[in-house]
Amino acid sequence: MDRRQQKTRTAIFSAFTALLAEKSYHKITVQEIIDAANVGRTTFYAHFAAKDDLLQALCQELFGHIVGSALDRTHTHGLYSDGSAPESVFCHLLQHLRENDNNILGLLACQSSEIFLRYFKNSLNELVRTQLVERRGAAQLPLPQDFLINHISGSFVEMVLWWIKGRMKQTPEELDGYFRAVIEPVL
Amino acid sequence: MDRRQQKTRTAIFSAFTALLAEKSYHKITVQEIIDAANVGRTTFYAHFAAKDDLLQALCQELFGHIVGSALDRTHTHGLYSDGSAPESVFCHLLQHLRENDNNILGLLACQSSEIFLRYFKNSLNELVRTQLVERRGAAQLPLPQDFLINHISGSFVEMVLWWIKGRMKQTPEELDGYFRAVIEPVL
DNA sequence: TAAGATAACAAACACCTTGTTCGTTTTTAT
DNA sequence: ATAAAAACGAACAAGGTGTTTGTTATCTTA
Repeated sequence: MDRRQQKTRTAIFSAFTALLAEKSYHKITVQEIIDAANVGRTTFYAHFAAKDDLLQALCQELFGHIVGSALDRTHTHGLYSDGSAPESVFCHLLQHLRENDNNILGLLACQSSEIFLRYFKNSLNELVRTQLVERRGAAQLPLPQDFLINHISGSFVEMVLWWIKGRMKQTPEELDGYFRAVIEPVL
Repeated sequence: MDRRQQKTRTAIFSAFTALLAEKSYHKITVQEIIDAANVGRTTFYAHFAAKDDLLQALCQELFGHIVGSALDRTHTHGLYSDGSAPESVFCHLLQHLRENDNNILGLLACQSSEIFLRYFKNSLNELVRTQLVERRGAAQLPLPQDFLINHISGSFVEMVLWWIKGRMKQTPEELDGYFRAVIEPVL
């Protein structure tokens, strides 16, 4: 693959994420993005059909990666029920978030966080579903499976949002403790 | 207050909500709104500084009202701990939603639902906070108060979203049962 | 019911954003 | 070294925004 393509692609991505830290997604113009990325107008549209496309691509790259790696982890460690606290997938996810390799936290904390939160939650849904189905037969669950999955990933996402907005005063391990406290009783 | 003002205000509101059922908030233009409302351009801007203003006003009117009435209710019935199932505030809230006086459901189900969900959750936070503080001393809580408040209102909002997306197959009473099942264990 | 105030209106405006086109220049891969 | 691929600047039409201006319709209250 042409180096030039990679270069402009990442230039656009990082200019975009930088802008997202400043202002709402919908107030960001393509003009600002290409100025910040130092990229020609034509070039931008050669890579992305529109601003929405860029957003989509960014989400896919970030969340696809983070949840994908968490999914691998569930195969060895399980969601929760193995009892070994610091190995829980959720704890690992939180640690991964705090390390913040590719600035996911920035996106979840920005003015347009709802957009990324929804994407995050959808990704989590799959993760939780596969895990829940593996662990227990559907018949044993005290509540409808769909409801439970939604409750778990929804609670997690809301917790992360709360964490970030509160300036992340808790460690991932503490937070994982809170989460276990509210989720394990209903499993 | 001048009847003309009320008339155009409600005309704009209902045109706006109708449009929201069709397309995303950000793709709706002021032109479409005033066409649908049959209102002059100048008139629109006399009422609202911009599209965002209209959104804000709509949210305030709808959620302010629904949560306000729920808040009154807590003074007589409490959040949950009185034990009388069908009287819980959350159940009442769900019933109120299903009746759908002013089309709140439409907004929570529309393409731009995230916007309204956030607003809804913020309103709920106050409701839950006042209730939680009244009921129990902060010292008795097993988890940080802020975390709990966020968890409760967050879970509720996510549940409502799940309910709507699943075409509301459950009755408010069923749903309230689910909610109690996942919340009461952690109180 | 008449007078004055208030609100709605249409038309035109300057300005900005979008997405596309075209011809040219730079970079890459072979 | 050359041909393909990518980036570029400039210019474009189309459409949205928010404001201004002067006029008309409607309310309030005296």
